[in-house]
Amino acid sequence: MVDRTVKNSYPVHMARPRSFDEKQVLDAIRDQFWDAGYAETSLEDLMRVSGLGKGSLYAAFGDKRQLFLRTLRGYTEESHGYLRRALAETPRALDALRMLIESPVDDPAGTRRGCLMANSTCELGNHDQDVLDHAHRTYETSTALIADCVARAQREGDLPADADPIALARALLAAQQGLVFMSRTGMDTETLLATARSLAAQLLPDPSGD
Amino acid sequence: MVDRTVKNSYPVHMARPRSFDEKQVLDAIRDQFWDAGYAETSLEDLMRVSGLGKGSLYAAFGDKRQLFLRTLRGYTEESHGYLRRALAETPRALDALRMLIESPVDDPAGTRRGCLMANSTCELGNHDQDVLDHAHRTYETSTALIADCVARAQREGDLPADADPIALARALLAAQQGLVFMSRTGMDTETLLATARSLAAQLLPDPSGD
DNA sequence: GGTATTCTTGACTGTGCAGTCCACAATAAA
DNA sequence: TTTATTGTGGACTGCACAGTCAAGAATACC
Repeated sequence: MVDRTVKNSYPVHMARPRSFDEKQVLDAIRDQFWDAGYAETSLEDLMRVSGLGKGSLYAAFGDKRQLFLRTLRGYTEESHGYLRRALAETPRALDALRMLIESPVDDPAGTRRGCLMANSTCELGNHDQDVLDHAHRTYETSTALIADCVARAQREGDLPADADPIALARALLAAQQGLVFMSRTGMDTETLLATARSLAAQLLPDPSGD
Repeated sequence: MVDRTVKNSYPVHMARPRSFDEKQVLDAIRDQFWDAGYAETSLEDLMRVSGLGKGSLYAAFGDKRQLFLRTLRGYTEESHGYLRRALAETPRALDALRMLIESPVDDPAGTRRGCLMANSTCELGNHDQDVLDHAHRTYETSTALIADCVARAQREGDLPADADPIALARALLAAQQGLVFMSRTGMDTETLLATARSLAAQLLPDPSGD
């Protein structure tokens, strides 16, 4: 009997090794789902973008739905990683919050594929409880991360100290998601940026006068 | 030769009349698309909710996509009708704008199917130019309607006169769409309402002190 | 080199689907 | 009553798809 529980340990009789990089494959598949949505992505699409055969995909990741959920989890973890880093590394927390609101504008026209989590919630939320639960947890986590940043901005004197950080975080998140939506409808970049700035100005009042 | 161009005129030899009410059928089909999305709705679903056979559906409305686009157009027209009326009939324009922001809260938990237009944009916007164009036009119209209301609120002294009505309308629309999103993730009603109120308070400053 | 094990490929299967078509039903005019 | 016309329903078709499977390829251990 061999211990296979050690992370990254190979099975005893390691035979033919995988010919693909798991992360590369998952990234390509995530982009495919992101571009086309779940229903509109066929297994043939997944084979094409991953370069793998059906059997390999099934053996490595299970069926289409499992594969989708996996890429979705990977996406939200990665997004929260970015968010965490941006909120933590920006010298002034207020700037991080402004960047958050303006981030939907960066999605260059032509792509405009929005947020994979939001898209998935819209497409599948009504009949897939797993997706819905995941969306709920994701938004809770995002809210908490943003609230921490709001609190820091308050400590730094850039936001009124009497505001409720969590409530403000929810308002900011709603505004950001709304902007992602508008972006998807094909609104031109300038108008989108102006709307983002306008929302930022009203939701992030600057008591010091900058 | 008979003139068939007159609206609602019957052909000369009117034969068997339709056994269904077109509006009822279209409403039922719209609800089906709204509940389940486009891809997740099969022709069998459409037959079930409409009570019609395949042949009848195809003869009356064309294929699935045409039927979908027709219900989508009907939905947006109806929505704009409601919006126009609400914005016009409310004594004080500011109250109408507040109702607009709080409207996502009314969608009772359990339903939470969001906005058909937004859902469709998310599901199909990436690969259906017609849907995308329709979404774009719809948002433009909504923006114009809301901007009119903002201008009225300014004339009534409830909003600062120096704000740009169209810019504020876009911000309000973004906030409203963001709230619809949050509602879809399953956020509880109280939190949702609090977020809506918070957004309304910050986006609709009351110079008079109410 | 032999063997055990895992990975890979693509042909195969069954199913569910959108869309077609035709025989029949129902009605208006003659 | 007959005839022309349109509505209706369901059987039928062809296809695209998700998922299976088995035979062969590639590698680690002996």
